[in-house]
This record gives sequence, C-alpha cells and structure tokens, in this order.
Amino acid sequence: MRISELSRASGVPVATIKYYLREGLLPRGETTSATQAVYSSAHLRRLRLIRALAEVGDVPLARIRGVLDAVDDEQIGPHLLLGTALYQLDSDAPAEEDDSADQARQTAERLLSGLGWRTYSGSPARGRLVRALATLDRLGLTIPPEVLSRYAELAHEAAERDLELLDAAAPREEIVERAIAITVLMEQTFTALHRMAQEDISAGRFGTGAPGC
Amino acid sequence: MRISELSRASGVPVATIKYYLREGLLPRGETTSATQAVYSSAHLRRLRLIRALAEVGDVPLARIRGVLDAVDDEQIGPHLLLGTALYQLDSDAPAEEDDSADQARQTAERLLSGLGWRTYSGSPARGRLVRALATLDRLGLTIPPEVLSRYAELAHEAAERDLELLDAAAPREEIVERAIAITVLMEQTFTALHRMAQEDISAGRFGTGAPGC
DNA sequence: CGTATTGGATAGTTATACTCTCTAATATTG
DNA sequence: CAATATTAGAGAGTATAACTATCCAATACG
Repeated sequence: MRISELSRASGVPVATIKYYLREGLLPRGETTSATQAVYSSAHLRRLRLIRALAEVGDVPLARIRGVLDAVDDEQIGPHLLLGTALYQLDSDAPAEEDDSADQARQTAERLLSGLGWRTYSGSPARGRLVRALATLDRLGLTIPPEVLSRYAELAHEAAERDLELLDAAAPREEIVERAIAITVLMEQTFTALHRMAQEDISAGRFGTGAPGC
Repeated sequence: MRISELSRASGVPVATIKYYLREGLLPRGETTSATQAVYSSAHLRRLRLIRALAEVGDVPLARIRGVLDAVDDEQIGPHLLLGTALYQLDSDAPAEEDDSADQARQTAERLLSGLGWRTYSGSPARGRLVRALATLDRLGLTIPPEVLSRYAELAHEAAERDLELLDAAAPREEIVERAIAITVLMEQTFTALHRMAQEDISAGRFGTGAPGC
C-alpha cells in the first residue's frame, strides 16, 4: 500500500499521515526507493486507532504516542503491557495541595484498600480519582463512601465485560490495541449513557419536554 | 470583594479573571466607580465551577459558556434547565456517515427504546453514543446488545445516586450548578475507577507487578 | 519520455487559552 | 495631601496543539 492508498483507505489526508510519521505516531513504511514506501495493514489499523482515540476519545496526540510506544516496546511482558499503555492515557498533572486534596487522597486510599484491587499506588488513574474528589470537595460536594464504593462496583463490572470482548488468541499487539480502544470508547459510551440517564431522571422529577437551545 | 480578593480566594490570576469577564464566562461585578467593581460570593462559586469543569473535566471554555448561559437564562423553566445545560457539554460535531454509523444509530435506537428512557432523540449525548459505537465497529469491535444494556443500567444507577446528592431546597441556580459539577466530576470518577478496575482484572489474568514508564 | 506521485523537510495556519501591556481614573497610605 | 498602588477595560502578544501547504529532487508509470 502506498501513502495515497493508505490515505484513501483511512480517510486521513496524506499531509496528516506525514505529520503522524514525523511525530513518531505511525511507524515509517518500508522504503523501497527514494520516493516510495510501502505500508501494511498494520499501518492502517494503527492509523484508525490513532484517529479513534484522538477524535472520539479526545486523547491528545502526545499521550497517544505514549500509549503506542508502550505497545511497541517488545521489552514489556504481556502482563504489564496493558497497564503501562493505560497509564499513558492519563495526564501526570500534579494535584493541587490543600486540605481537600489530603482528604480526597485518604478517601481514595480507604476505598481502594477496602476493595482489594491489585492496582499500583502510583497509578495515574488514582491521581485522576483524587483530583475529581478534591474538586468536588472544594465545590462543597462530599460524596458519601457508599456511593463511591457502589461506583467502584459498577466500574469493575463494566471493566469485566469490556475485557471479555478481547480475543485471547489474537496476536499480542492486536490485543493491546483493542484493549486500549475498548477502554477509551466504552468510557465515551458510559458518559453518553450517563448523561441520557440524567436527562431521564430529570424528566421524572421535573416533567418532560425537549430541551432546546 | 474586589478582583484581587476574588483572585486570591480562587487561586485564579487576575489576568485570567479579566479574560473570563471579557469572554462572558463570568458576569461583570457591580461597578462602584470607574476603577472599582464589587464581586459577590456567587462570582466566586461560578469561578470555581469554571475551573473545575475546565481543569478536571477537560471541558473547553466555549462549551462552559454554553452551559452557564443556559443556567443564567431566566426564561428556561426548572424542568428543562438541567437538560439544556447538560446538552451544552457535548460537542455538536456531526458523525461521519457510513455503514458503521447507520448500524450504530440503529443499535442506539433499539437500546434506548427498549430502556424507555425519557430522552429527546436529538440529544447530543445520543450523538456521542452513536459516534462511540460506530468507531468501535470500524475497529472491528462489536459490542453485544446485552453488554450495552447492562452498561445502560449501570449508568442509570450511577445517575440516580448522583442526583440524590442534590439539595432540592437550594436556590434554582445553585442546584443546576451543582448538578453540572456532579455530572462532569462523577464521570471523571467513573473513568478513574474503570481504568483501575481494568488494571486489577489485567493483574488477575496476566500476573501482578507495577507498570513502570 | 514526460507527466504525476512520493518521501522528507520546512514553513505557515488555525484555534484555544491564556498573559502582558497600556491608560486614565481612583483608592490607599504615610 | 502627596506619593504610591490598584483597578477597569481594551488590545496586543504568547504558547501550545494539531494540522496544512509548499518545495524539491528522485522516482514511477503510462
């Protein structure tokens, strides 16, 4: 496949593909001469994944590169691969340090040790949880522990169903690529359903009618 | 409260507050002279909400303005307010039109009519759902209907618990502000828990160990 | 053989979210 | 009351992300 065919097959402009190549998001094709390179179906898959994460998942390209670098790192064993790749999805912006942050950290600590999940304490996802809880606290909203642990149960069940969608027999790289896509896109799915559920409940409480603009 | 005090109380630089004022995200303070304006605690609350949505929820300022404009629109009755405000959270980017999109639209249609939720068919959240499902389909991943409807149940239960946190006796504007904050921040909470749950399940399948970088 | 395409690099563009500077008027403080 | 600091409001400047366009020499293809 030449670059123009890759472009046509994916719907991504040639200029953008070249940009992704430059940025190391997409591996170079195999150059057959000074003006030709051949791209494989793996390139097409990779390109579609990049677009899915960027356009639908709102993941910045820099983090997508982190994810893909992890996937391409042959050194990482299969058991760490998914975790390492997932870790790249979250920003590493440090949380603001104040009372709310301290309390949120404690709440998260208690929740996770109560659940007994096997997660690394330095996981960026934990940082995200702490930041969300601290921010809620600063807005004067305290989430009761039982609501939080119910949320955790729901999230765990969702994750179980997600990972069941994976074909364990597929090649390692493909499994991880699919796992990443599933994680990000099912989060979008949840968010969409969550907002529609809010709308339904709000309709039940306050009456119906289509919100306009 | 003068602007410098508002800045100190919120941790947001004066220049940024002025920018928000210019952009219509924050209402002007009451001007008492040519060089003085007074800001109330409502301004502080509003400012904190803006930062929470922007920094933690990754909501672009343009959409935050849409949300706040809805909240400030006295015309809108309480029953439509939350929905209208929530609608502004989602982008209105039109979905790509192809077979995957058609199928995703049908799947969403079936799911929602089966659930019987009172949601407007033009809801942007439905667009988000369709885009996520279509993108999954393009990546060769088909979500079984029973997984989808289970996700919907989980999302609905989460939404119920969210809205129980609201104090129905509070003033109308505050209720909506809090509802928005809860929606966005609990989505972040779910995402964080979902990723940690994935890590837990992955550890169970592939063995443990802390993913490094 | 000549026109079109390609790889690779460099420069330019658009959008977002600030951040800085300026001015005249006013507030505060010694 | 004079010197210093602060403010509202507007405009311009900056940083970053994510493209998009242009160029050139070297092929590819009809």
